[in-house]
Amino acid sequence: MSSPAKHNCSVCSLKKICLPTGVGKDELERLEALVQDTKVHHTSDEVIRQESPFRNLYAVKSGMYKSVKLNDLGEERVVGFHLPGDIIGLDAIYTKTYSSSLVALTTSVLCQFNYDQLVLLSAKMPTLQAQLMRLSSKEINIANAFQNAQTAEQKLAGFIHNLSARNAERGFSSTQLILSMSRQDIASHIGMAPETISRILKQFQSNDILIINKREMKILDPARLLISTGCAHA
Amino acid sequence: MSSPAKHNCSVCSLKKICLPTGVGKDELERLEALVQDTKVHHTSDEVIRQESPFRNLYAVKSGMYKSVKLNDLGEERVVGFHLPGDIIGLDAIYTKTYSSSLVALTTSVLCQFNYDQLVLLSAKMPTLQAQLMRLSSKEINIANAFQNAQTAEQKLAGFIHNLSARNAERGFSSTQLILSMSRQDIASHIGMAPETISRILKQFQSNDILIINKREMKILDPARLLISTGCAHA
DNA sequence: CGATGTATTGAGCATACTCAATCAGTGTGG
DNA sequence: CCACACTGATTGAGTATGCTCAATACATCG
Repeated sequence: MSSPAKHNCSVCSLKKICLPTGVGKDELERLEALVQDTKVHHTSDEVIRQESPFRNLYAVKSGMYKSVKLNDLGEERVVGFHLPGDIIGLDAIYTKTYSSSLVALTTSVLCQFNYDQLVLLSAKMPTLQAQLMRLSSKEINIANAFQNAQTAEQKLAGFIHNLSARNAERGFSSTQLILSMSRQDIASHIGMAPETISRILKQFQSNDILIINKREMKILDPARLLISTGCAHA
Repeated sequence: MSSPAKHNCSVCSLKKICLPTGVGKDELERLEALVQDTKVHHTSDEVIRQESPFRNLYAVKSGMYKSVKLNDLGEERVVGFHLPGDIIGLDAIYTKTYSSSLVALTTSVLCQFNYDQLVLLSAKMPTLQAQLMRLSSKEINIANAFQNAQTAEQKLAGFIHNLSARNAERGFSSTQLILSMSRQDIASHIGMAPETISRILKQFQSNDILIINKREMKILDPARLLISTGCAHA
């Protein structure tokens, strides 16, 4: 399921978007010391169990994870996908228990931070405190992002555009995407049937907006993709 | 548009859910001193303009506000409704500009906190820092709340249930609700046509789940309302 | 090579939208 | 004081979008 690994924030390529952002070089060591361990997970590994008590924040070091929420009727819903540099668990600070389970979508690595220790440290490090608030604020924006979409086309275009933008933010390609998640997962996340996902992807392909082969996607026309989201005009 | 008013957190009935939560009595004075002013607004007053630079967080003291987002196509969308004790602007910490406009839905009062000063103060007050993180975390949960709803009935039931729960949290009635917003606003917020709102409210009434007269709603059967949200079973 | 999980395609149908008319409540001016 | 317009809410009829159910294709794996 997982094995320990050595860790060092200062050499991590994600420090520009992760917790260390804005933290001074000397202070970084104190933050590093707080990373209790770094674990490797494999596809379908459950890392966090829904309803378990909140203790740690996690940062994605590599790979991809999904958050899955189960309601009282036993229906599953994918709440979000997590890319390298993403902080997981910020929503549980308020509820004191994790509101969803965390599952690895591919071979992935996670860094673990004890929240109480992080708070103690941030009281002494204004830059860390500021970054914690920024990341929390960012999470609110992410959660609100899908509010705009009305039609299935807009929802799916919005999802792809968003994934592309997050990839770009991390220095990855914004046009060449690997969908580590299944169509089923995408469908669950944006609230539509997997069959509709297929049909609209086909439509995007025949309009030369993108090419998709299994789980590899190439965006040909980012501008028209943006128009399809219903957020911008031609 | 607005007139200054005297302010005092210590005697405010909302301190149990607002910024002062967890802050000691002696420290409260320092937080109070930070409230630059308290303004009275009237129906349709625009308090924050979308895209304007972020400087302040706001707390609702009384009444109700809505956040409205305009996209590049000129389409308006209600992003949220704000009840007394709610903190407004947490999403703008990351973006540095307000992502939506704030409009009063009825005669309402707002407290204003300069964010930079709040951060400086929270560096010296761990309890205030903790509450800022808790409130930010809470906001993530609120933003994720509507993810579950599939059908129009579930969306509307979820909206009413949520409003009822937030009312209860503030010590107001959970069964007697005043809808300060229009049907149009509700429709925009939960993403459906105002006509459908009418029809489903009618359906809830004929099923004796609630009674609605203009903008006054009485919830008769909270249990069946919860079932209608699709989050619980009979 | 069959078996399994994932993705796609097809056909029929239901939900919720659009468009249009009506109704109720509020405010304005003659 | 009442006629008129104006806004918001409701009701009705027709339609389209996206879901459901079912079959098929495709890939991976033991």
